[in-house]
Amino acid sequence: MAIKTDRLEVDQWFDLELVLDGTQDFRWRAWKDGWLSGVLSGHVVHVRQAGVGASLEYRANVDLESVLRSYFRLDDDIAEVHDALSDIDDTMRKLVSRFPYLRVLRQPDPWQATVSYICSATNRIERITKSVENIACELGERRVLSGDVRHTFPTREKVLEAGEENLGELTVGLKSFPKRVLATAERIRAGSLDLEHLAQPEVCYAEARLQLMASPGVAAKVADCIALFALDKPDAFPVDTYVRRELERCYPDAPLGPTEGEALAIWARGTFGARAGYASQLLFLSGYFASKNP
DNA sequence: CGCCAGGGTAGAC
DNA sequence: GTCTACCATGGC
Repeated sequence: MAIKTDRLEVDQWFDLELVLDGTQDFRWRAWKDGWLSGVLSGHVVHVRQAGVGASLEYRANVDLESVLRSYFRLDDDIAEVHDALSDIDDTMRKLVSRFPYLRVLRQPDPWQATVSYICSATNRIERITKSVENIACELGERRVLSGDVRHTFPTREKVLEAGEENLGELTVGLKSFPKRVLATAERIRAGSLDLEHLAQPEVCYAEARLQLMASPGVAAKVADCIALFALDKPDAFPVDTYVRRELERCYPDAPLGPTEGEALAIWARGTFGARAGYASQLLFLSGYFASKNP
């Protein structure tokens, strides 16, 4: 099969390493010769970048240019995002100048994102990655690119067929993950949850969040991650342990309770507005790197 | 041994 | 609505 290789022009504020180190999508890993391997829209894709601001090289068995442009939001006016964030307050201004290369991914498969984030509860990134990859290897379809064997993420029908016991062998962490994933898959099958509909631009963040949170295993944090990274709701504001720590440090006014109430979501929207998702990612990176290199 | 990991749920007030 | 105990498990 012919391999399509191409180069995408990016703006000066694009850093592939940083974007994928933020690990919003758990399916990327290192390949050879500086290539990173991922699975996108049912295809294996290899990407690499010579340096910050350099064009993005990719190869795949099909043309993935439009998929990649959307995924990395290459067509966004990132300078405008930087300006808007910097205008919010001093904390945001500093974070933008520290992490100007950050992007919030636009993942094409909300179902994969939903399963991934359900399995993220009280778990480490390596284990979440392991769970997602196990599910793909066992239940997805095999795909090969240049000797790199990967698997697509399985449809919800495949996951439902697998059943609780099989899923229990594939996931790492809480024993309730399989139950939660299956219950959510069943809600989608029954039509109570329609991820494709929630991804439409006319569905607002608040509505998407409400619908998502009706699923077991999907509370505020998971719902916000799905909404932000896979349903194109840029005003979602995920609060994980790192973001919480940074909020306590930089925003004493933030209403942080033992559990994230509605008050926090309202506060975030008021403070960060349409850029809340970007703000959350900046705070996450700050806290995440602080814990990695103390 | 205690603490922590990109939280969520059930049950109590 | 808000707070608590509990859930699994390996690494430090």
